Amino acid sequence: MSVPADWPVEEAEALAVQKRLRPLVSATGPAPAVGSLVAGVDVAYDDERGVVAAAAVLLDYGTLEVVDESTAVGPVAFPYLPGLLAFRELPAVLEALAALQHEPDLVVCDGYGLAHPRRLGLASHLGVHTGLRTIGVAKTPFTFTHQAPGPERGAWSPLMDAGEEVGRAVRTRQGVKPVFVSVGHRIGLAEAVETTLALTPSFRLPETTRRADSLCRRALAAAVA
DNA sequence: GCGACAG
DNA sequence: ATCTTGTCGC
Repeated sequence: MSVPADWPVEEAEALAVQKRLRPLVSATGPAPAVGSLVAGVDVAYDDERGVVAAAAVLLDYGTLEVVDESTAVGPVAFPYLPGLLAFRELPAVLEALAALQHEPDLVVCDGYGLAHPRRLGLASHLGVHTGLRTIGVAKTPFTFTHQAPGPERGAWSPLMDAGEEVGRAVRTRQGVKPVFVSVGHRIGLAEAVETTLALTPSFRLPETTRRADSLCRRALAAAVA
């Protein structure tokens, strides 16, 4: 695997790319149809060796059975800088997605979409770059504020940034911390929440994320072995 | 100016 | 992200 030739290598370039892509995000659109294909993507790092491994796992949106999976290993493309996560994760993710045998109807990202300082988080960036429908499901509130959602599964509260609802804190399981859902591309916020709950029958995180997380860790271990 | 900050 | 044992609970 390699990093795209024109990939930003420094912060100012990355900020310029975000500014250019941001107006292209669409925050409306339907949840996937039952029986369509949804993908989960995730990335694991060995920073000491500068190696990154990405995984894409395709599930049936209904049975949640795994239909296909792929991995990609390569050099780390960008340092971790809050607000610029996409530049670190996307090269490997794009390659893993391209290796799937079918194009997903929606991609679930580990992180944020419109909930981002400049409204172009990882999920939105991936969506605009590929044209795919995407959502972001993050595990922590980042810099945003929220009230605790109700205790029952499905309860939610707005995730706020500068007086604007940029996502929702969603309880996917009773007695467990909420996850933070935001629009990536070509989907509405309510539909993104609905999709997240449909992908979360048993655990805190969506099955897509859990499968991709497990697979990219194995791919990394195999790559550095 | 300093700290916090998706993964 | 990653470093990491035992332990509480379904």
